[in-house]
Amino acid sequence: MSTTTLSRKDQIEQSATALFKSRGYAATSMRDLATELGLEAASLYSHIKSKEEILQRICFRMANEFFEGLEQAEKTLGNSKEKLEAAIKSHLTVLTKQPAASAVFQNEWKHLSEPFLSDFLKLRNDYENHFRQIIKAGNASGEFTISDEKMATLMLLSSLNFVHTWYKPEGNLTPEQISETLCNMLLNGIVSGQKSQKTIPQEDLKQSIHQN
Amino acid sequence: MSTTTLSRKDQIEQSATALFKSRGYAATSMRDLATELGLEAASLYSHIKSKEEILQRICFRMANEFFEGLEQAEKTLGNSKEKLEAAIKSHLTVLTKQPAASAVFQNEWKHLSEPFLSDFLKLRNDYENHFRQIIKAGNASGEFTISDEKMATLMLLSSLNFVHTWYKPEGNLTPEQISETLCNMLLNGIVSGQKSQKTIPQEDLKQSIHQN
DNA sequence: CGCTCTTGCTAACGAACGTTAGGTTGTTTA
DNA sequence: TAAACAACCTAACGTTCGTTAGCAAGAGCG
Repeated sequence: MSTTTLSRKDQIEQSATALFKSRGYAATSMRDLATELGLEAASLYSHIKSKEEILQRICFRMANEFFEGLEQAEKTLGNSKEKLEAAIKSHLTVLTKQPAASAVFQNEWKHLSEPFLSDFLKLRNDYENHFRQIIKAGNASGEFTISDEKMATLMLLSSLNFVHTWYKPEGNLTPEQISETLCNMLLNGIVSGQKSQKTIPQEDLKQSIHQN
Repeated sequence: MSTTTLSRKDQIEQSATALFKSRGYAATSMRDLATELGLEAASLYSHIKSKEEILQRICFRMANEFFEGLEQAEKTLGNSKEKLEAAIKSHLTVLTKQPAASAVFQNEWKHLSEPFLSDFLKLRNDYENHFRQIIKAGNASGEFTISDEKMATLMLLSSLNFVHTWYKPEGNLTPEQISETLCNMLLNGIVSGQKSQKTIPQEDLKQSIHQN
């Protein structure tokens, strides 16, 4: 249903997202994209202004989605740990709902031209700072004992952002299970982490982390 | 010293590594690379066979370095936790000693052509499996209580592999401090992690995780 | 001295790139 | 029914791409 009601422009964006993820922005030609959609390269320009416009739409749309989720999570009542958990889960929700677009968001933003590049980096930096503030607050209240707030933030986001390299929507692991397990590992550690309540079947993940 | 004794081919590889990291392989032209070295694009072909040969050399050299480090780490005497720690530290040593080449290794391998691509993926998969085996052994001996070995492995490597996005050799954080802190966070968790012995100054990391 | 090797040059190749111009078709709207 | 629009086409543009051919200057060595 959602597929049929998609405007041509959105269809282009969708195909482009898949191609940009698997081949990279620079290595994807407009002719590649056109072929994927069953038309000629020149025809794309009835719907879009330029190749980069597609990338801009993907990057800034995802930036907005991540941000909106985070703002919701920050409204969570409770202590810092619960806020951090909510933020992590929100991030993973966006990421698992749109894994391809997330991958493009993560890996291809560097091909944005100015002033879009600067705008994008500002957004990303803001997002990171929001996470850091949560950690900082938890440290201040004595809830956390994190020796290096900045590194903790970076490690946290790194772990989350790599999920798109191995997450497969058709796999057996639900986004909720991933959230649960990952959240537990990150907060409590791999080694000393408590077992999660639900038992998660072991054969859910593909053997490889490779991005194909 | 090491710069002056570098063969022309190695100089090309070095410049290419920096360019591939910052712009990506596909978006880096041979003319870009030549300009960086102060010569004409055609002149590069006195030293290399093709653009891809450079990428191959970077990717497989790094694969070897990661593997050699891991094999050393696996010889570590002691329990699984100590072995895992040694493996993590070895990985971070390679990564911090050659951050640019590591970034290329992580992000640009997809532009390898067959049969190099398959060879490369096999190596990466093997590497990942070695990590998983360590975790598995720790679980079996009762040392770890990791509910999802595969996800733990992926999360572990993801955290490590993203270090190149924020590590700056000229920063105040030494590779050893990074190893120490990261190892502690990963194994014991961000929240409940013990403070590391050494106090680490807070202003060492740049504000941003962006890859410039 | 003469030979070879290294290192670089200029010129140019065919292919692929993003994009534009201008035209055709079929559908919707006044 | 006529006008307007959406969607797509062919043809082609100027540019850049990776790469090759052929040549020249200098260094090291017999």
